[in-house]
Amino acid sequence: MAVTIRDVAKRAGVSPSTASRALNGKGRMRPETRARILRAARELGYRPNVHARGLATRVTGCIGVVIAARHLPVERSFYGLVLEAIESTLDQEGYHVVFSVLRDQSPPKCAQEGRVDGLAILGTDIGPELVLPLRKQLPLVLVDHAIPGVDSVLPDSESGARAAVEHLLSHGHKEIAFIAETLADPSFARRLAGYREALADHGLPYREELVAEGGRRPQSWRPAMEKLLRLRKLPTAIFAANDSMAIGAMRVLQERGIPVPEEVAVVGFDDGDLAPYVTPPLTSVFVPRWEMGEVAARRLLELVRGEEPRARQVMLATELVVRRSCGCGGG
Amino acid sequence: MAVTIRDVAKRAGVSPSTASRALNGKGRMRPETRARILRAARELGYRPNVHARGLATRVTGCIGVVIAARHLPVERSFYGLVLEAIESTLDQEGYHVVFSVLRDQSPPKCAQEGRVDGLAILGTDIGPELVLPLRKQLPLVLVDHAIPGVDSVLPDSESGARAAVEHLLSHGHKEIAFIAETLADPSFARRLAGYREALADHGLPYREELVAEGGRRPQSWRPAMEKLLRLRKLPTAIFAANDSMAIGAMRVLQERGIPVPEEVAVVGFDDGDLAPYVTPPLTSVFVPRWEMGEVAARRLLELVRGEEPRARQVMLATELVVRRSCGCGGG
DNA sequence: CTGTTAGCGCATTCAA
DNA sequence: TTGAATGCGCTAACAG
Repeated sequence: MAVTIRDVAKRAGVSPSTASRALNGKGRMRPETRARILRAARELGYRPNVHARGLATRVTGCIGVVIAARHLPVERSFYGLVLEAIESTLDQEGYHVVFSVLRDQSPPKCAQEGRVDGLAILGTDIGPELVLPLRKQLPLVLVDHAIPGVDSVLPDSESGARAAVEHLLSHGHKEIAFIAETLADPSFARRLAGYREALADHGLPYREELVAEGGRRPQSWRPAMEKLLRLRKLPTAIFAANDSMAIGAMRVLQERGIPVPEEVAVVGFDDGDLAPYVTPPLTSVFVPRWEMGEVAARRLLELVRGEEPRARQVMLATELVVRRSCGCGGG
Repeated sequence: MAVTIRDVAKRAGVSPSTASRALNGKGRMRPETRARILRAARELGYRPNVHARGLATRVTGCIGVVIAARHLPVERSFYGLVLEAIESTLDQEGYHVVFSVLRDQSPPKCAQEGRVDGLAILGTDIGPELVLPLRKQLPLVLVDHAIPGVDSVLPDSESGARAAVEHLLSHGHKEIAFIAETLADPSFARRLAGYREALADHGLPYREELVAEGGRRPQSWRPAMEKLLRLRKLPTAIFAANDSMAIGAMRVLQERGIPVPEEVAVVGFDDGDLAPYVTPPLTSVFVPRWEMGEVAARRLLELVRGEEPRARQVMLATELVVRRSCGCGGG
């Protein structure tokens, strides 16, 4: 049997309730009594029982992190780093992470069972019909997704996309394609919006035929690129909604002997781990994934602690990282 | 206030304990009583309180998954897929995953606080001095690591390495280098052992100068490759302890204009996601990472349920996947 | 087959 | 400043 608060109390010569107060730093008490109790706890290696405490306080000390199955495998996912950042931030505050994959559109079990005090939801595959009822149950923060009235943290995709396209425009490109896995994903849709804005700002028309989706299959860049390759005239630049599409596009181009960036420039989005290592190194829009996780975790802690109930949407700055795939000389 | 078992019992016209038995399927009871109770629970939307149950049964329904900080980021880690497999397997059995990063050599907090019924420890950075005491506290399974007397599941690295080297030998290679991030990692050391065995089996000497470590830094392939490139005569083949080293080696060779596989053949280990997509496609030893996670999770469930207390070491078969980097024509 | 009773370990009233 | 009493919701041992 593990050491309980009664053992600590007995050893310190006080009652369990006094021990409880000392251990939790609540109420006033004589410093020496407190010290005696803390010492006893230390000597005994006392660890409060999570369940007993949870039962009494209705607090779990856990935050659920939910990711949709579509974003798996974690190791290739945009959200891997976000997960780590959340874990790291919560760990420092004594909270734990319950990691859970959403395989269908039913609410995560960890929330249903009351195992967590709050929820971070990664990605856009979880709609309002699921989120809104959940939000009434417990604090909740969306990461990389926005639903009105719900706390969220996401990157400034539009500005990032605009910066990318403007960079290509400044290279003199006039025919810039946009490719994405799917435009049904709001995150990618925002990148498309930025692309359109940049074109419009420069008086260029938006041309449907230069926009291609690949679908959610693996290697989804192939169908997208096929559409572009069927054009009478290849665009001189491709802006991809994420790095994986960009790298796939480069692969297809190189397979056909089309040199990148000489014939076709390529710019990606996310600035993931691979970007510096592909050939040529990929120019990409940096997304502060770690920071997204950190901000989400901190917000969740605030909510769990009952502060500031008004929903807040945090948008983090992105930044174009110039390498060589856009035609610049850099690293 | 949430609906409790008393509400269910009242509605079904029975006592709470009867309701408890019905809900948990314990003991015999009249089928219609059970049905009535289950219906009442459903109608009320009853959710058992985890803490109350945990307090009464001393079971948490959670398994901790611990990964050493060295293996981060998850998204590039060998263990990302293992994590998912564990989550998936446990989810099916109603268990939850507490994800935790080990940042120093102190025992994971989730275990100390009794938040989990068992522990899966990923990787080799956690030594006996930490594992052995933990194991006395709770069920524990090591993944990709072995400590005598502790349950573990790991890939058959030696056989895999032997198969890889024998394949290269069958191509006629006589000077085969071995590179690894570090030989201090037991997992990589086993791959070196397989390499040596294969050489010995074929009457070839083990040559120190053909074995190079890179260290644990990012891009650790550079120092390793520098050692090899300083040799009077370049080896005709390189066997790398993991894909990341292999891909880095190919990059260095190609930077110097040395064609792969014509001048130097390369074989990797892990058969990770990138292997088919690099140029040339990487021949690599497949490691059943998903299965490792699944087996570990099932074993953990057995242990948690009190079956079979004798420690067991499970070694899963690996398999050489031949592509083009070894000089074969395949995909 | 079912109900009564007791207790899991803790935090929190309320008295003293 | 401290202690005694109470209850969080559930399961298990024991009666009936």
